[in-house]
Amino acid sequence: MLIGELARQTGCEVETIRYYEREGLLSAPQRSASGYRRYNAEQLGELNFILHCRSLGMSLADIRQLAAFKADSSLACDDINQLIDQQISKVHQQVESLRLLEQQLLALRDRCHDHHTVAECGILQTLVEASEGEPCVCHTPFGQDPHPHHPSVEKQ
Amino acid sequence: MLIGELARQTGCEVETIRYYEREGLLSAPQRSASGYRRYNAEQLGELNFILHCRSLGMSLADIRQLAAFKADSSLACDDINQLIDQQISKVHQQVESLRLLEQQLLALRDRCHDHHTVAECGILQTLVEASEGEPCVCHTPFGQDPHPHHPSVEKQ
DNA sequence: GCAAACCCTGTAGTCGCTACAAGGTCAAGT
DNA sequence: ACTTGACCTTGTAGCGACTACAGGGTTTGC
Repeated sequence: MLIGELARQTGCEVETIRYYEREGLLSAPQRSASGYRRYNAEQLGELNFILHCRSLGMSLADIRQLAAFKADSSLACDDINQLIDQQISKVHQQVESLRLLEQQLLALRDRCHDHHTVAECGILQTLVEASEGEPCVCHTPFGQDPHPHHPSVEKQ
Repeated sequence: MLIGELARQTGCEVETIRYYEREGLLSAPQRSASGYRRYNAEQLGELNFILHCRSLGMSLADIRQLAAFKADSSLACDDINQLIDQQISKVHQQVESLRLLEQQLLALRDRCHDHHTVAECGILQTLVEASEGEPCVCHTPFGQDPHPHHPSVEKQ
């Protein structure tokens, strides 16, 4: 199976597959005489595992860890538990901060009732006033980059 | 006011302030004879506005737009409404997909009840089986990077 | 014999910062 | 006068997880 076929079967882009190989997540496949990558069922499984873990929001570093655990099955599985627990608490925090954010945005939306010009726009006024009132109310918008100018929220 | 003082007053890092200036979000301040940036109250306000919008999860591009609207207050505020609405629906989608994700992770956590070795670990087994079962169940984990190997979720 | 569809490597871009390196400036203390 | 240390400057490279080329080679079918 060539890389394009693997991409089709997994729904993963060709360039992403090569990227995973470069990053050491996907084992290097055999090569044809002309240097084309040739994949087998085992690597299809590997890639699906990676994609599934990604869809659960795990980082590539986490997945690398999990793969190492898979390889040495005599180890204690406490580390796996811990990894999943961390993931859960990370996601939970994200949900909470996003819900708060949603409320604030909805409140903001309420400030504007079909006015005509920006000068009368309640949203913009509210934004400006809020930024004047409090220098910094941080609540980590996306989880993605916890907006590091406030030390109470640390990067994970 | 020098850059360090502005940083202290806003809680924003010095390097981030310079970055905002480079990106054209913050207007270039006056300079002292030796080239030091000198800020006034107006720019303090500008920066607080930016930080407040960032804390609402807006992108720098969005904030640039908002600032342009602020500058020309004769424009219709429909664009501002639209921007906020987009932000709301983005955040809402993120909340939904993260809640789903949280459920899946909690279910996964339940698969492992204090076993001793990785070989018996229900989590790992479940992950492997799930990745074998369905080639791709995508639900855009963080909102952050909607995991582009599935076309049903598009990038905003 | 040629075009289209595939494959290869390598590099640079995305976003919103963060972290240096290598130097200049300034105020206080000795 | 000299030094120390805290500040400031520019410029560049790094993060994570890709994405998007450029510039080439190969394979397949007509």
